[in-house]
Amino acid sequence: MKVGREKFGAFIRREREAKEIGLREMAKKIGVSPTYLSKVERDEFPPPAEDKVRKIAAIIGQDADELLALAGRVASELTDIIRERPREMADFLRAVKGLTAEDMARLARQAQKAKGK
Amino acid sequence: MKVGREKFGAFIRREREAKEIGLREMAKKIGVSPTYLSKVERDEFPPPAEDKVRKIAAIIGQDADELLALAGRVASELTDIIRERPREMADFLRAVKGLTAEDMARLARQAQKAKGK
DNA sequence: TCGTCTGTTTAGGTGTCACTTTACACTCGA
DNA sequence: TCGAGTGTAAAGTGACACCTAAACAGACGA
Repeated sequence: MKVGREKFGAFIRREREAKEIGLREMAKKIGVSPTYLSKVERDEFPPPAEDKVRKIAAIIGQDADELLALAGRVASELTDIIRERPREMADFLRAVKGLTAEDMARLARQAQKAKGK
Repeated sequence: MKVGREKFGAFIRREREAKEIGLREMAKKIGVSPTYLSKVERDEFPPPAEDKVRKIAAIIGQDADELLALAGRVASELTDIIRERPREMADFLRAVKGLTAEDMARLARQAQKAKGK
């Protein structure tokens, strides 16, 4: 079940075309071959590695974390954070799982505050 | 730089021996060959796949998230949670990064409370 | 000294990921 | 009609994840 995955390619193709960037040009900026990008955009190949996804995000003006999620990945920076304190972070994420966006934003603000002092 | 990794094998060997479980017995319970487990325990092979790590954790009585971290991994369940709301979760984790254990515990409690209502 | 434990060495093996190269087919303006 | 641009098809590659089977060496009790 890779529903999220299936749409990554279609999404970036749409955004690329909206920005009127050629496939070869985009491929060059990302640092991959045009052939490969073509397959990725038609979801024949899975999304590329994290660094490539980040470059794509920058080019099409999307949030990197969001695009990584669409690619079925999580920023390695975030998994690093979790690995530093696995138990607390795991508890936390499970607790947070069902919350609304507002509740989460509130918690993030509290975290910022706790940090600031 | 796989410092965390290097110690996974040594750690589970120590715990296994403390519990007086033979290598072959352990291997059987986990569902791998004794050969493989031997190499893993001497850190000649990287830690096994997530499900195997979980079984090891259960056998030696360790927290699965902690052992997964030692194995250089994060529970796929947790990355799933992040992928559902990447922006909020990313903001949050970055905000939480520098906090003390107490601050984090406090936030987790608040999350629980927000959820409960 | 034989059988049976223990862990270890050697020597693979398969599958997946993340790509590349080469060659091709189409369209369109000059 | 040509050449310069678009995207695409087919095949292959190198590295790594994740493991296995067969054989062996040493200790230990009967």
